[in-house]
Amino acid sequence: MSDIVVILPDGSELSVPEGSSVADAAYEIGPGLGKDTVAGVVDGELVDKATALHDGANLVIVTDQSDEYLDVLRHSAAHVFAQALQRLHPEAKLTIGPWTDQGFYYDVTNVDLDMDDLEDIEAEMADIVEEDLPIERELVDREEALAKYEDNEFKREILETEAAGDDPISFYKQGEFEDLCKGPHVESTGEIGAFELLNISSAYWRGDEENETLTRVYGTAFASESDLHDFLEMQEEAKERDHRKLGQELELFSIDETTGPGLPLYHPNGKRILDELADYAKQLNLDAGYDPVETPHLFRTELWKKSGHYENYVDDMFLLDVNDEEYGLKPMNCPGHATIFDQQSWSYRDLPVRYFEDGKVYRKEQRGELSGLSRVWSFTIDDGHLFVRPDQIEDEINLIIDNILEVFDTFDLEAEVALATRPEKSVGSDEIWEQAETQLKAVLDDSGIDYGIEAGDGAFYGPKIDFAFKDALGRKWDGPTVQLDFNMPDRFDLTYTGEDNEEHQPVMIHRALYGSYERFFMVLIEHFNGKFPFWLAPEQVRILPISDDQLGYAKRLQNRDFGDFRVGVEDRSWTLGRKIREAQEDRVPYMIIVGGDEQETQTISVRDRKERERKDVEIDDFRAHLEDEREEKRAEPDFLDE
RNA sequence: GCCGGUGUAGCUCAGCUGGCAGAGCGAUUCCUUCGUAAGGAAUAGGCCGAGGGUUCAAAUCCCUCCACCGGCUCCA
Repeated sequence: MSDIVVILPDGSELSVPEGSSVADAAYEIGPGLGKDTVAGVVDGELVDKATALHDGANLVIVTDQSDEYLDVLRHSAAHVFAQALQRLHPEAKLTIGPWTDQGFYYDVTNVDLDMDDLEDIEAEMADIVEEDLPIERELVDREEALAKYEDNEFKREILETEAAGDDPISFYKQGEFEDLCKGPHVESTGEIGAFELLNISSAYWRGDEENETLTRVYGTAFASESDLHDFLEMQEEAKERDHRKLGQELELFSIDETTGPGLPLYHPNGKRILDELADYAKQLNLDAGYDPVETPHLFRTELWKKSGHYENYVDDMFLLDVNDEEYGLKPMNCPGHATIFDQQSWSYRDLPVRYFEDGKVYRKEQRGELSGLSRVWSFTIDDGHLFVRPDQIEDEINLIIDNILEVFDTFDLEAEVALATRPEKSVGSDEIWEQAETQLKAVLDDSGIDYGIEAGDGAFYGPKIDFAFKDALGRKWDGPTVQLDFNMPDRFDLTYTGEDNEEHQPVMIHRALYGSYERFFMVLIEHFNGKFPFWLAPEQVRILPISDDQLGYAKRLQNRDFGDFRVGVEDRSWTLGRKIREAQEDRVPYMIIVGGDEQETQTISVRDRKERERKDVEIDDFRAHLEDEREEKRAEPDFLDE
């Protein structure tokens, strides 16, 4: 038998006999490693350690020290769930049970489950873990496998699709339980240190709504109780920060049943923050050479037919009949901006032309999708459209990326970047797509940003760069995008006159810094847990007089000394402790406390929401600090730092 | 849009095996004028999500719709 070569993570090559498995290769490296091997990653895919290697494979050995170990463990936890379920509900049919980022799920059917059932199943799972059953892989031939699943059309379908072919079928066995599965798994059920079933939900077989509805049980598992505990605490923290909860508590926004679903109402506190965000974006845009424009919420559907939105998205548009003519609320701002561009003739010297507008758009999203501010029917895009010559694309994209990264920096958010390439359904020639993707890639490569490729995820009219926000809890949210568009200039027949005195077509770039205000606001609320930086805080300072005797002094401070800030005075006849508690719960960055002593010396006591305090502060000193803190958009109140 | 769950006071929730609509917080009024995370008392507040049905009687049981929550699918 001849040898094959596999490539290890450090780039070194390992020669092993043909037909060697992941485990064989591990033993080749060292007997200790061989013994510890749980699974392997071959060419990026997590596989069972019994998987045969091919020549030239990239191999990573997975042990219980590897990051991938958790995936393996959770996969096994899914089997333990299935085993427990079958013990308690033998009639239940199993379908698929993979691991996920957060844990695992198992889709089952022919059984009714509620949360109480989950407790019983958890108890049974605990027994199975306690029994410490060895998990063994076994290979059976196709007929035998089909025979096992006479009553389970789902498993049979898997045998006929994913597991089709001549190879023997792999099953995993633990005690009396066995499951069609390609692995990998841990050695025994006892390795699952901690687990919890989280939720019951539903899903379609293979994610297709034409198919059967299955019951999906979500759970998670960890190697240790303390890891599980940390995970559950994080879940709890995320729940506490939920923007829908905070939005109500901090009086930021509401969504009223009467006024309509997905149509948020911004209260004064929320609007103050949105205004600050808009001012900041406007400044960035003006500095970057954008010209503000404004377009109405409503257009004749003529425009949407011209732009192509009508044929593609008419079902998701809000249409109205006006004097027997059809109008539509705008789902995008670009056709309006393209029309503005088209009102005059342009020279190549005029380009790039950059328009921006905080444009409110309306999209009739599926009802089941609406959720707080993250999916809504009406939202505002900080929308910029650039009309550029092909030779200007790279420079312009570079400038846009700079702006976007500045936004991430300002809000203390981490960025995750991806290049989305040509989808199956698309317009434009091969050459222009090729060229555009190359240009975007070149910009990203030059910028030194880490980015991934989302193949086929581009818009039908052009490739795009997607930015995701990573918040303080490490969660990712869709953020701004930069999109190239070859379609719109064509449909609107946009032109400029070139140096050669011929007409040329500009390329359009769509971009946003925030994405939508709604989505961005949601991310910020949860990212900051409602503790907005001073410059954003709806109420920046609250003055707490010790007794009503200091109300006059408090009002003077509010109106005269700090008139330039958003300052409230607490005038309810509460104890000081109560006043502090309320200000703290409202997450006001600074409190100014004034009693008889302060009034006498014309000073103030300053307390911040981080529970720090200083007495005998000069009014002018504090005001000067606040001006700096606001100007520099600092994340945390820092007057009391030193 | 699909599956499952939930709608009771401004908020959080109890009442749900049919028989007078409840608590805490908040609000209002009065007392208290207070020095670092809840001072005391009293009062007001409800078409029990909407509509229909069963019943002597419905917040409670049944049906339809609406909204929200958790997922799925979708997201220009």
